[in-house]
Amino acid sequence: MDSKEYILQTAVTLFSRQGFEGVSMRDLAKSVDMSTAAVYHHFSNKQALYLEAMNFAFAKQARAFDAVWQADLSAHEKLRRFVSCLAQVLTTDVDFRRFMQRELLDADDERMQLLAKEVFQEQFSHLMTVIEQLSETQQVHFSALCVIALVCDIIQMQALSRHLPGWQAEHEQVDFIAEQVLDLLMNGIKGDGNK
Amino acid sequence: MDSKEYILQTAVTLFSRQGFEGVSMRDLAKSVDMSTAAVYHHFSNKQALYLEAMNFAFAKQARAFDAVWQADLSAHEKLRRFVSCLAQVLTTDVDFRRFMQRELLDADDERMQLLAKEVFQEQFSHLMTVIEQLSETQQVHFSALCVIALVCDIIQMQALSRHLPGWQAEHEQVDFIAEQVLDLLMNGIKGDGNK
DNA sequence: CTCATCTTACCTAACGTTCGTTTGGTAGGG
DNA sequence: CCCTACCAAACGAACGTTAGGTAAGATGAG
Repeated sequence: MDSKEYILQTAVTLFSRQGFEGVSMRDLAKSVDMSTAAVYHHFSNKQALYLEAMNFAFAKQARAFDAVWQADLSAHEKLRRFVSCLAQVLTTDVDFRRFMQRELLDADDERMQLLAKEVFQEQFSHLMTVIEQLSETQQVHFSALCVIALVCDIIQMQALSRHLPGWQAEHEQVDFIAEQVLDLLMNGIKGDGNK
Repeated sequence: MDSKEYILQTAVTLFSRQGFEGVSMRDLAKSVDMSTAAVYHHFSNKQALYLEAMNFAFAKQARAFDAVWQADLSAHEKLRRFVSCLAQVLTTDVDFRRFMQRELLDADDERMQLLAKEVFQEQFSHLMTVIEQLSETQQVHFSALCVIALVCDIIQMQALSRHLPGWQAEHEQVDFIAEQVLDLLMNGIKGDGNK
């Protein structure tokens, strides 16, 4: 049963880099050093393989956030940890991030619902609770969305940001991103959290 | 010479929805009601067509920001207009947004450089100037990136946000997004700009 | 003005390749 | 003896691309 997991692992990498249409079953078979028929022995077709690969990629990250929402922490500290953890995950596991962003582009409503339930919902609910404690805004859902959007897109745009004026190498370090995002969230653009 | 533009227009729509590999030359030819050979009469190959379509999609948006950076406006008002304009463009021209986000995933370094120069650089420089006036932060580049990232990803995540707790229909209205984002940028998450 | 020529914008039909998938098999451990 | 895990070879369909042709308009010489 090792082969199946190995195929899934490899499929995650390939799909996240080249997308569903960009990866052929022959490509994948060659990558895992098997025949295409062997791949079909484990998965009924390409679509099913893709969905399993997606679940596989997402399941790995489910417990990354366990240390974030501990009850004895202040709301501010929880938020800090969440931002930091999210930045860490998205930077470290490039395949996960790309897979997710590809799904945001390609998924139909059914798959989007799956993505919401399996990947986001739990963390999102926690995040909303924390924001409720920190802020008097009525737009808790929207604010939580902003937190996630900010971290995700800053990391996605890194490859672009390199070619824009004023770029510095430190902008790509996880800790720097987490710190700056938290500062923005707490103080707005004025940013008085700097040394 | 009308046909060529019609093909490009159609290609933008198809590529932005299905990606490079997801659109065949036969699909495209059928969409514009021509033979595939006719498409090859106007474009030397699929790659060239894709690049031209990309430029076509991006060129359309170049002058959307003209009214934003007028010299007699306050820095705050410029920022407000920029956020509003960006939200407007990304919401209205779905093809443009999807094309851009697909490029962020798929482009190599050369195409990324093109994207930076052709689409972002001018607005980004203006935005950095405005942020310099509004804030004492040393991280002007990073703050500018945050502004863009925030707007882009909130709009991208709308399809997902619909399936997360606390969602309301008004969260998808352009004016609401622009207003909330600006409030977050000015005041942080606490958000005292609400009625 | 006319006729031949050239150019543009398209067509049908096919090329070789690659695609997702299936068939029919083998080798080995329980 | 059967079940699991694989294989080589092939299926038809779809792919990017090209060859070779047509019909209509522009051009230019007589």
